Amino acid sequence: MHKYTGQERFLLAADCIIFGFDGANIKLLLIHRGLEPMKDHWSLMGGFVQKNETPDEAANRVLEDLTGLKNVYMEQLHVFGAPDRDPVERTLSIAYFALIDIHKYEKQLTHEHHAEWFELNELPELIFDHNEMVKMAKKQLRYKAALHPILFQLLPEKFTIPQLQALYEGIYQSKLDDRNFSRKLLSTGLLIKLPEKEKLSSKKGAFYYKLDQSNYLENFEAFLNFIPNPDRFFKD
Amino acid sequence: MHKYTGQERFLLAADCIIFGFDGANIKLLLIHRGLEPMKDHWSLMGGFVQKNETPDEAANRVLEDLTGLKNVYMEQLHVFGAPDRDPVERTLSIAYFALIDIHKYEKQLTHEHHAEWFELNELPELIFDHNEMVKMAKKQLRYKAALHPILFQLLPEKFTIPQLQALYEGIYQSKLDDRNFSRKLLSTGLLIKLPEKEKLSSKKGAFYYKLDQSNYLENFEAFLNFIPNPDRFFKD
DNA sequence: TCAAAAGTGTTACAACTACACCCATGG
DNA sequence: CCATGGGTGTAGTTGTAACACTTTTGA
Repeated sequence: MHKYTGQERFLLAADCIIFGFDGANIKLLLIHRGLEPMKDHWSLMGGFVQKNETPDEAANRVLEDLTGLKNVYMEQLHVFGAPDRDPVERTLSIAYFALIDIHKYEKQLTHEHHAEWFELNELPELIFDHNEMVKMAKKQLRYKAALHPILFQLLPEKFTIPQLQALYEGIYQSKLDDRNFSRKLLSTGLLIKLPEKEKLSSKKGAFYYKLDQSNYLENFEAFLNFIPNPDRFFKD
Repeated sequence: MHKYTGQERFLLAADCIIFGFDGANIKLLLIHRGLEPMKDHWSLMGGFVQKNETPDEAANRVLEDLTGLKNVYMEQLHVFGAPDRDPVERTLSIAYFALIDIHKYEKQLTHEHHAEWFELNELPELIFDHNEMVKMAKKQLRYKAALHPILFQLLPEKFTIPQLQALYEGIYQSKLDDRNFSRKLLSTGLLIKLPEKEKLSSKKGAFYYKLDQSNYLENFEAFLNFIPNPDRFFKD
């Protein structure tokens, strides 16, 4: 059965750091633990990797269980493997971060799991090393978003430029110049202007845009450089 | 004993993608397998994660076993976890990539392990999914080196600017303008000029420089932007 | 008619690229 | 004394940041 004899075998978990954007703030989806250990504490959603499952599949399964969403933007972040990170039994965790359109998730599922959205700067204490995971995910999100057009993943199909700008401003906690922002954005050729306007948040109304899917993949690696001096944001 | 009952447990390996630079070419350190399966094939150096060891410790142990080197620049790359990636038994591998000064490793150790340095574009076929790991590591090296001053790790304490330029040119497989290169480099404030010259590779001799260690850590996150249009290198 | 947000244009400055010449020295 | 690689200076271009005004329309 075990062909590599004499070697230790480990439990493997996939934990998901799930970001969402409600139009004003970036949020994180956390679950309230119903059982011991650490009952009544907040935690990331996670699950064990199964026998014939890749870690990516495990992470996608966990995410779907919680939100009902498939085909979500998700990337492997880091393996957390301190021997004592889980007090019950040694478990290594592969952390993933996911970006979802907050309006698409299925509320009844998050309810079943006692999940709640938290603002990034109002996070509760989390179990185990989940605080550290979130910290790394926030850093990685800022890093990646400064270089690649991933933040679209947090918005609905149709979105306006002011919405997108609010998202960037939220993530970098700083005000951006609207004139320069829209110029840079449109110059990427990633957006297609739609004939409709969004009229809820202003009287004049802002045109909707959608992603140009073909250009998106091609230009994914291209640097956007929306954020002046991006390095100042990567400190921690 | 097992407190999370009914869950599968997995073998975990740490595999190291070890880059070195000999002054002219970037190379990869590979070992020649002495045992089945895949006897006589080439592979990355790896080892199983042990009972009370973090993955990072395992990777450092593996690296030290092969090269005799400690405190080497190393970062976690990615977990490879396809169920059938190891034909013997399911094993997940955490891939690490390391940058070492090729002149510092201990030759007798690499000899014991039947290790050899290969040029990046003359790599043999590797076992399992190691080809894929190397491909990802190469991409990550280009990515990271375009943004952060990590390539110094491949050079000795003292190095000249032409040496460093040869390294960048090797990694990006393209000629860089020497005037612009040295200007950008010196403008980072990361280098300290030494009074000595290296006289082997030219008649005039090139001044040695060393890293300013204090500035190095502070400026690590700063973008260097040595490579014009870095995105063209990240395609694969 | 006015408040509030959307959208566009211009100018000054900084960064980058491209390019040509001088320097030092071993053979 | 000349071939070889090291080192520096400059001008033209491009990209970015800073800034002010007009447009639209619901209340």
